[in-house]
Amino acid sequence: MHSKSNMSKSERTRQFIIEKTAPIFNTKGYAGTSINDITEATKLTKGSVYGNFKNKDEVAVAAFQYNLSKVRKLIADEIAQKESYRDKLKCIPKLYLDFLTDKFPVGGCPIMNTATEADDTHPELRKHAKDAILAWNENLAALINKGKEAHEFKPETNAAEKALLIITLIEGTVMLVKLTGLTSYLKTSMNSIMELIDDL
Amino acid sequence: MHSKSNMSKSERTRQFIIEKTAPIFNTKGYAGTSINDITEATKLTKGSVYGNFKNKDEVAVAAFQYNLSKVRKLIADEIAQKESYRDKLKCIPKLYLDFLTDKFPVGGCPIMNTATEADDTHPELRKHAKDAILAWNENLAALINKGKEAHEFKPETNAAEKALLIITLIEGTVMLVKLTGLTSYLKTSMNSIMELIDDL
DNA sequence: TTTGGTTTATACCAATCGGTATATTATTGA
DNA sequence: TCAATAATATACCGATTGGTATAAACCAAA
Repeated sequence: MHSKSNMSKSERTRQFIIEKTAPIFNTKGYAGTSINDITEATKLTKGSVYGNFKNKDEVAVAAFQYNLSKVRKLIADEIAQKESYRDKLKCIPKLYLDFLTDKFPVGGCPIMNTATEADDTHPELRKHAKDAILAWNENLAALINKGKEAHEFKPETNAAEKALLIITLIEGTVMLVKLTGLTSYLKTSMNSIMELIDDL
Repeated sequence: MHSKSNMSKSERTRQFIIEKTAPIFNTKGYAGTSINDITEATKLTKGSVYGNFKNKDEVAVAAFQYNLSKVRKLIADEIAQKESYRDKLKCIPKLYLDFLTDKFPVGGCPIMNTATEADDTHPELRKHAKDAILAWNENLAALINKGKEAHEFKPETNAAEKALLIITLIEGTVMLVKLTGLTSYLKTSMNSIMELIDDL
């Protein structure tokens, strides 16, 4: 029941290809990842890849969604364990302290990677990245609004604005720390996000 | 004196190639830009390109530095016109309100674009992006420190930390706004940076 | 166990990749 | 003006690109 699963053969290899290529697309990018990279990572052949995916685009989109869902699940699981809305929100900066570990997708934030490469070149990927950001923003804003309704946060707090600020700080910090290796700044920055949440 | 300049022929075509390809590298990335893109944009031939550059890497690095210097000059010119350190710092968020116009390099922030693509794939470009961020940080921190010495800013202000915060907010906002098109948030975010500077 | 459809491997395709050798053309200093 | 040199164009290289046609292998239901 567990090992073989109830997926069809093609569904299983499709999933297998996605899992193996997701880290590659997230590090080398869409243009930088070749079909050969895919066959090498999976030890499969072109026939197998193209039998399960229409083209490279479809693999790339699936890989992006896989990477994205990994981050989303990570955050959602942590949030579910907290009771207060303040603690739920604080999960995010706390989690991102570990964003360089393999808890997170290899290659960094899939949204930022996809956004910077695709925003002028690949409309489909760009749309997926944009939707991901907007959904994250709505998700955060909803949390803040619920916290306001529960009288945890100040009534004058602008939920949408604060949600965007948190995302901005996370993404900016991830880029900066990944590039420079300034892990001390990672702590400082996540701490200031925690304080920001304390202040809501 | 003006039209022909005192540069050698090769220096002029080299510069010409850089200017024409800089926007391409900044939008399509290193892997996404081909030699053919370069010859097309310049209407020159491979021989001409490879007569002035060792390889594609050298063009990419030169293009990055060109894009970077464009941003630096933009900021430096504005800062030079202000007297107080607070006003000097405020130039930055004020300028970035226009970052979607052609005052800035086509394709967005060259540091972020290069950072996200190259940080796992292209050590040389990565180093250039890293150096650029660190130099920007030192530059901002120096400004804040001078403001402290001039008793414009509070003595307890942590210059290095605030400098990194400003960069984080700028880069995060640029990514977010470029992807989503939320120009209203651009104003909000730059305003909050101004307030942050008011608070130094 | 046979059959029919699904899945995968092999071989191939034209196009493009980055790069080079060489011939030709421009430029420059004497 | 002329010769030396620098710069550019052309033609080519092997390797790799994304993608396809087809045949072999596999698997599940009858």
